[in-house]
Amino acid sequence: MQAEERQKRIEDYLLKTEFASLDELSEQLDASVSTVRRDLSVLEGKGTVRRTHGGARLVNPRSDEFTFSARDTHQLAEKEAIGRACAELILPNQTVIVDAGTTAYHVARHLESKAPQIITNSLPVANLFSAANKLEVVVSGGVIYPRLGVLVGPLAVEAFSKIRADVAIMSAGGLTLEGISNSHGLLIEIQRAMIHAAHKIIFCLDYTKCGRQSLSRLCDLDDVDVIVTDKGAPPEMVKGLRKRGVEVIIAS
Amino acid sequence: MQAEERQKRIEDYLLKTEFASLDELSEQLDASVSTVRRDLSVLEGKGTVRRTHGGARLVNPRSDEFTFSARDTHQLAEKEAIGRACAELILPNQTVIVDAGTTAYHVARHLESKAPQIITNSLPVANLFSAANKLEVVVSGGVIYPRLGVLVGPLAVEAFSKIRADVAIMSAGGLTLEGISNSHGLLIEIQRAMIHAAHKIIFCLDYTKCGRQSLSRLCDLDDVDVIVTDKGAPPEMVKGLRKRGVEVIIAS
DNA sequence: AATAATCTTGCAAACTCTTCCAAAATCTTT
DNA sequence: AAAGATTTTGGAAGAGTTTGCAAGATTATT
Repeated sequence: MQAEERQKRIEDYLLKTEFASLDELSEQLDASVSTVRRDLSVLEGKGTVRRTHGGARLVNPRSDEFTFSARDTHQLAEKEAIGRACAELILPNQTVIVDAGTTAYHVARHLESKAPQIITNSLPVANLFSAANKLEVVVSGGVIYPRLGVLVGPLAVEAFSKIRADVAIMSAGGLTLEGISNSHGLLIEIQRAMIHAAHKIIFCLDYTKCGRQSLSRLCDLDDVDVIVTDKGAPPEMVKGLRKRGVEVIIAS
Repeated sequence: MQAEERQKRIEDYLLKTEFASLDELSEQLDASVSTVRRDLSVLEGKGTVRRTHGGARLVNPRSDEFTFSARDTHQLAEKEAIGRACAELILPNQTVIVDAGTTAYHVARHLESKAPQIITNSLPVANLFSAANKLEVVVSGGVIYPRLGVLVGPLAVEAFSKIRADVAIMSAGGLTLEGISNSHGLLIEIQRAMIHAAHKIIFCLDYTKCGRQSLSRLCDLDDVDVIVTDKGAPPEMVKGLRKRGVEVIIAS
């Protein structure tokens, strides 16, 4: 990649995250840390970016735009770990459905390098890739559900019932040995369509979801292929899930 | 292949990708790297393209009506004025289609207080309302067109051909007395569906669009009900438009 | 104050650019 | 239609940039 393109991508990336470490940028751009340093110096000269120890920040961050990560500081480290672990399960050129929800969002952040085709009903996920043109992103139609930035309603259900995908990366509100549940009734129908459309079903659930039960029942454990969770998940729950034939991955 | 054809294809390719390496272009055009270098020098002389180390990039991708950027400051005052004036044409509880494109985006910014129902294929517009829950926003499905943040493809066309709306707020790349044109072929089909779906068609075009003609023809002046523009529009153009039965509003 | 992480600087390797030249293609003239 | 003139093309040699690495200086952290 050329210098200018790299620098523009640094700016784009910072527009989303505001802060970025050198390692983070280095990995994002597939360039060495030295090169990123030099690029940041150039951008600092331009005045768009300010270097800090260990990384860089945007000079005048936009505040008005929809940033999902801002409101999502809950169990951030766990969700990042889950995101990384789950992304490793995806093979290049696979078609991946990405559910709405913060945990699935963190998985999406790690999908760019895998270059799959992505289908989602989440505006935050769509925004992640609106600038980059490395992978194809299909957005389902639908009505914006306030606060969450999720597309819901018949258009969304219809979009997912018309397609087929290799993998679905799902979020949910609660996980017990009886099954998986979610709090938003409107989402249930869409999630069912997603599960129906995909061959392999992966649920990403941090430890706070374990043992909890939300309002509406979403699906059986039989419908689930893999559950990715973190070290906080109670061992007896993990054992129980594996006994039921679900592959459980503990991210660290 | 002829030199001119090659050069046009370089421009087309860059319109999509913004950046390109020499090897990339060489392969795309089936010409040697030397030839591509020479072509790029010619294009640089023309001013459309700028050479960089290892490749080339588009000189001014942001000037395009549909290249959306959070930092777009091109004709900002004019677009804001147009946005305000156009929003005043919308009555409460009307159903409004909002096109992609920077000018239409500025209209959307003023729509919140009107509390209509909005239908759009623009991610930036969708993001405007994803947090607020004052009005209902329907997003068409589709594939994200790189860089523009617009949803394109059959899903988008289908979404608009299934609905009916009171008003369509449209953007375009060029306006002459012969009709309205646009630069991105992929968008044309969707815009036609929008025009077909809405009862009243409003085009928002700042003065830089007047007298310009883009690649693809979008529609006749007969299809247009209102054109909202700014004080920079040439008076003879305004007169010509009114003579053709189009209501012209000059925002200030 | 000690330790770990990050930054700067200098350097060699890899890559890209310019310039030039011969071969190929195109145009002109007869 | 053929021969010569002109333009265009692809490649090679040397000059110039950029890249990634490593050693020493500098800054955070405990």
